[in-house]
Amino acid sequence: MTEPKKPDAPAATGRANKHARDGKSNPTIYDIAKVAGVNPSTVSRALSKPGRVSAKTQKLIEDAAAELNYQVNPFARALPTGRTNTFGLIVADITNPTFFDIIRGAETTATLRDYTLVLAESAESAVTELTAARRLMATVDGLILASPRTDDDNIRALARDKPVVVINREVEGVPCVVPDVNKGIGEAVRSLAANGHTKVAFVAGPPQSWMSARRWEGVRAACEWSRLEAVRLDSTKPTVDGGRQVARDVRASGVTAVLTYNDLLAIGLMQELQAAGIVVPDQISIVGFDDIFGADFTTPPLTTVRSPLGECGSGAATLLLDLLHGMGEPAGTLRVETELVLRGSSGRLLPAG
Amino acid sequence: MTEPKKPDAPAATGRANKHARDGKSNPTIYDIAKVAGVNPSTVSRALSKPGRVSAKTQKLIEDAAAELNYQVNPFARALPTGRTNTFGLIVADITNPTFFDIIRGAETTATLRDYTLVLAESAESAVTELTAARRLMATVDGLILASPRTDDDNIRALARDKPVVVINREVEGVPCVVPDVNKGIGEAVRSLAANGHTKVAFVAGPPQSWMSARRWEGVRAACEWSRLEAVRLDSTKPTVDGGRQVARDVRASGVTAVLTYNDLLAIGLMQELQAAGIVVPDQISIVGFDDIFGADFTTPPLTTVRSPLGECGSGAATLLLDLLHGMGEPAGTLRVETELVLRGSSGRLLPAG
DNA sequence: CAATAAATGGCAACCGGTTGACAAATGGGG
DNA sequence: CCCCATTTGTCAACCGGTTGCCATTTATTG
Repeated sequence: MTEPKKPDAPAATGRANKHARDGKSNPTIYDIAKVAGVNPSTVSRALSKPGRVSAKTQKLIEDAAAELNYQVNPFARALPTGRTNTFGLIVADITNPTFFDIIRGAETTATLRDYTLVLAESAESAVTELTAARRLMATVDGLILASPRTDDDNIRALARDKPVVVINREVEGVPCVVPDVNKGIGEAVRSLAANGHTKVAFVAGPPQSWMSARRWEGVRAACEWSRLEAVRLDSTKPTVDGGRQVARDVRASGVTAVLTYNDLLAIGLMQELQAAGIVVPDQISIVGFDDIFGADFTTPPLTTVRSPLGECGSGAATLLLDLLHGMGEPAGTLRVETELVLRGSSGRLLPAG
Repeated sequence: MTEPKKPDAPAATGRANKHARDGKSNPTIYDIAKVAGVNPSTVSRALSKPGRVSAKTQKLIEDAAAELNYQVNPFARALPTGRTNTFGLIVADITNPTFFDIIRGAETTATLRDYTLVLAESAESAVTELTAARRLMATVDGLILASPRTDDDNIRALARDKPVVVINREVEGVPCVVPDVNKGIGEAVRSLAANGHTKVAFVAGPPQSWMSARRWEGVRAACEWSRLEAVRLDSTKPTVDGGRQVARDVRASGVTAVLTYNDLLAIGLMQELQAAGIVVPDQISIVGFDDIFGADFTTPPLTTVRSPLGECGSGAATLLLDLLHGMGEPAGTLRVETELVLRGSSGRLLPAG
């Protein structure tokens, strides 16, 4: 006796009332189909597969869609296809201006190519980063990791799942965007040498930072080439505060010029030295890295080795999007140039007054 | 010989092979159901409706889920429910540091409450903003607009669709988070008056900016109260560059103190004045707004009326999330305090040398 | 003009979780 | 021991596009 009640009256509506619009929710392809007098699947094709339907039908459908003010439901699309037109960007610290331009570069490229950017922060922690990455993975088509703290293996594991692009670090087998530090560092060190400096310090960044290691290598090599003595100092954290803290060590080291892992350290260091009555650049030259927002706010404005951060962001996004659109498997490293931005914080050493 | 053709032997599998796992894609509730020996809908209930199933079944299902390393498919969930555990944040300009802290505040709160933040930029354009807002609306549960350029009606229209919270502007009928400028402005103007200034200028921001209008009102009122003369100058854009450009007008106006719509204008203005040989604050005092990152990098460091931007971001997110979780319809305005941060760029006027 | 190839539109089965309606099991009271 | 009120689990119909397959229509060509 299963007689299931017969929910729909047989004669009343030709089509089942399955996709009846009550005027409340958004229009669907079924509504368009009804208006245009075609099958829903034809609507779907017209809207997503250019050239699959005749120009006539196409127009019919587009008009109906425009009339109803139709917008695709991204979830309904994502469910069967897995495509979301979305990608994630994970940065170590949202308030670190280094990432501002990266974010903007990525966002601009995303919007330009009709993608949406999802942003997450790892708070400089490897585990938070991995958690965030895993969480995002479920909802995006691909992922950009900016200065990741996670180890190479985990990054490769993520990359096996969906396309991943890394900024500011090289990971074997994963496409990367990396500023080539050597040119900028070479210019910086030669400039210091030309101004009579003979001993320079490099203030390093976080120990896990791949980029910090590269910069120190670059500085050491360039100094060797220019016959300068180079010493390496450690910082507690790559921030303005960290820069202030390292000032003691800098003074103790007896150098006349300092390169720091990033601009924040340079700014903090300069503030602390000036507070101690040391004149920059007359008594000590300071050179930062990245040319972040605000690097020219200081007095004297900061000399720095510029990384084209916006370019890194948009380059990474482009790489990722190309990857998503089937452009094979480049997996190479995109290298962008660095250059010295000579401002007031570096220069000739004045004879001690 | 296990007969590799015959995809489904009639007797072998009780259920149809509809939700058979091929080991490639992610596990679904159907897999869990099979492992736990219950119906898929029971799994769904166990995982989303606490208390709906018996503790015994609950445990069974949770174990199976853990074993299979199950993660819900957000799209499959979003499709029938409309819930996405995601909200959008639209800012006028990603590289404007004013928004950094707002973004961070919102992001932190989002993550804390298990939401994902989607970021979009309007490039200071009302139409881009509306486009971005409409686009995001489809994929998020709610929206935060930071310093929107769109007009009130459009914002209310958005708010009819899904919960919307506005930062840095008041829109009737829409919940807002607004720094109350009067306290900070009062402190600033009194400080200027106490230092002997008699005529001050306010450099305004974008004409559509609600906040710029409030600040000018506040400045005018405070000046009146302190019996100072106040003049209003216009800027071309609310950036460092805009600040440089307005320097001419500032000098021509004959004031001895300037408040600017934001810190970027103040910084640009100060740079330009200093480049012209004017000493800050001896010859002119400068006061910014917001206390953005880098406001203390300048020499002299910038005096500014601080808005608790991080608090705005997290406050807006909290408001939105509460709204989403059914806490009625507060729709009120959350006011946060501003305060004067006295640094070196303002002070006593020195007699002209 | 018939035969064949290509373009086009329709049908229906998905994607994976949610939820209303209902049946079965469980428990409590008389 | 039976009846009724609750809990717990099951069924099946969604949500809204996508896409393989097939039937038709239209264009091409001998």
